[in-house]
Amino acid sequence: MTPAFLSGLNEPQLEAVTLPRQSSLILAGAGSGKTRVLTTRIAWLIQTGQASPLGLLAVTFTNKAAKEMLMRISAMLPINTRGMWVGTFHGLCNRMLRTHYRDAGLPQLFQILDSQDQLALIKRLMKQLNIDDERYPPRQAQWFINTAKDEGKRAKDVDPYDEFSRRMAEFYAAYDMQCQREGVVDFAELLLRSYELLARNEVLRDHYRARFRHILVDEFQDTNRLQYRWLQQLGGEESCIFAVGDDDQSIYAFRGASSANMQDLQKDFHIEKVIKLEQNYRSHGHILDAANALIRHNHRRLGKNLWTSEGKGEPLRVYEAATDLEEAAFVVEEVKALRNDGIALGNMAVLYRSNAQSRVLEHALFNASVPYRVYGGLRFFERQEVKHALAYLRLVAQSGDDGALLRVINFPARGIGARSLEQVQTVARERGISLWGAACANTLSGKAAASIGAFVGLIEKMREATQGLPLPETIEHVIEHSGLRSHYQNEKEGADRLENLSELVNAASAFVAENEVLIVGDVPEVQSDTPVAMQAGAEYTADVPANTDNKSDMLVTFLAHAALEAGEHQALAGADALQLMTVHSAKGLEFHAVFISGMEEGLFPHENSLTEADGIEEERRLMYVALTRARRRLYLSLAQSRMLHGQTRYNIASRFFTEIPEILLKRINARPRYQDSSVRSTGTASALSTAGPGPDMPWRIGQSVMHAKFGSGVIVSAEGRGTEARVQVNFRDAGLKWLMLEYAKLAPVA
DNA sequence: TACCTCCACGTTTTT
DNA sequence: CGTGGAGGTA
Repeated sequence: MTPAFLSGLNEPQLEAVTLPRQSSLILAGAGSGKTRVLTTRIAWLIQTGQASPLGLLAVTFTNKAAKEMLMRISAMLPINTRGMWVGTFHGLCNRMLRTHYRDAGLPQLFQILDSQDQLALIKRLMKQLNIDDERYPPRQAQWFINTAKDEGKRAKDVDPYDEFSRRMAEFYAAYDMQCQREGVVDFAELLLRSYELLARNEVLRDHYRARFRHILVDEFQDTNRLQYRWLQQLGGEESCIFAVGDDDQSIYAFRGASSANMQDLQKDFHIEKVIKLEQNYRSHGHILDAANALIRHNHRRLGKNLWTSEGKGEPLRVYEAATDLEEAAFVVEEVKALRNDGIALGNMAVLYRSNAQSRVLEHALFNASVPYRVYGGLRFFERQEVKHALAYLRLVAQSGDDGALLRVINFPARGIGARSLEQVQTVARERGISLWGAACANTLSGKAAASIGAFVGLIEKMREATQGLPLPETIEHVIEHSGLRSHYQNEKEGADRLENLSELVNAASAFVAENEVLIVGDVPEVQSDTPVAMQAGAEYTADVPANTDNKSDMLVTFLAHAALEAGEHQALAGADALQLMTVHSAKGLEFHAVFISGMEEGLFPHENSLTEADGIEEERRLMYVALTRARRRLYLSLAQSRMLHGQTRYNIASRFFTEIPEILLKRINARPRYQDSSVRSTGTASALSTAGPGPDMPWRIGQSVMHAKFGSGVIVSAEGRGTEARVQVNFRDAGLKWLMLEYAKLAPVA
């Protein structure tokens, strides 16, 4: 009897899903049903009794992907997915560390720092240690520490190859100590700590290895070294790993992802079977042909060619605008036309390489009254007012985290200035305790004693008053009694902030509703720091440490949730809106129509990528991701001139155009560029018109030209007249050059 | 303490 | 061009 959920799978998909007990790598092209294969595999393993729901581990990168997976599993099988180890790397590590906090050397109520919090801590610590933040910028220190952790390195393992890295490594050590003092853990630390826990504790490692006979990994090409090693710890001789990924869609090398892990995986896990999913269910043929042709320019690929059983569809539409404004106007017009043809705005997306490009587009869309939604930017739990409320909650939860205290000790203002704070900090430093501990100590003098004492009293009163209250009411109480509410009521721009604060209460209600069963229900004992208990075969299914009362459980879990899942980028605007986002954030999505804007050298591929090792290849993969987002219609647009960083830049067409067969492209504005009479730039144009070869072919700024020796370029400025006339050309390969028009045999390129 | 002005900076980003 | 941070002044 075949389970219903297997029907409709194609041959390689079915093979992957029903693969007998062994480790395997699934090379899943864009739009090939990757998520479906992964979730159906889980359903199949459970249905056929090869794995119990608690005996498998499925790991993703984003919360969205994890949720999607759980949803699909429950749609296929009548099981309760709660308690299953399905989640993000960070989420699962958090769960593991909460369960084994003592073995991991952490306080039971450790707090998670998001990147903002981490940076704040670094700045604070640098000041305290008198480190020159000019020579050692906090951002670089943050990068240094995170990169080291992502490679599995502690401060002592870092190779101090020069003075700078020596100082950085020193600071790294101090930073880790400070985190330990405060009982806080940054994102990379969740991974590293969890990895070290498994690496050092054989009993624990064996326990998890025996439990997780099946490990499934999504987006495997995005794993970094540490994540890979974490998986190695969890996968024993008896475990099978089922890794799904696409080396052609590896676009996060810049943050440590290494698709070399795909090669290593085959060796380390003795993989014999690599299954390729190449049938694409998303795009029409021309779009796939373009994507395949483009990505063939990359080397060292595992090799894959997408195909579809659907028709070729339309060619790719190419539009070359004179300016970024004109490009935006074009996008607006096409979007309106498509909408009139009945395509929902939400089914169209405008993609760009960098966020800075969105402004012009937003402007044009706003003026044309086309609803749009921009992805990226500030997320819910990162908002100032929300972070303030969370900081109060951390203090109420008895966290020793200095960041929380500093954030709110004088917000809303209650007369605690630098001087008072200084006293607290001195006490904390002298005794090696947290700021909260120091604030509670009765050793302060003068004005500080009173104001600090009042603050401590405030927090303690809130703690008492919320004892036994459900989480949403606790938050409500804290917002009210901390003075946050009245503060924002008096602020002229405070309405939105107040709304976000009530949204926080709502979020807590939803969170409680989702997690109540877990907390109240029959949760097995989780005090698992004793290996003996584990050898006895205890199962760990709980998400949270067993604690004295449910509310404080819930509060701590909620705080972790807030850090790990920063929430939607923007509150769902509900209404149908055009989607604007970077190519990176478009990964995994698909749209009926896609606009890829800014198809220019320097922008896409980005100029900074040219100096990086394999930078161009990563840009090309990014382009590949962009192309494969489109189902039916794809636009590629560029602008000859563009305002960037306050000045006009002239770019030539992206090299990626030359990597897509011309036959797949349809140039929409076929008219030669020099006849285009729209927006023209700069006063030097007059010099050009007299110097040019004739009125029907004037040299002008922004003109693409070809030079016998230097190749292709764009005119960026000009001076002089007649035989004196010179132009400055930005050549793709040769860079900026001044050329005498009389001698340089420049040929215009349409 | 709040506001304002000046200056530096400017890929991609999840957790 | 636009923003965000820092530092100075009322």
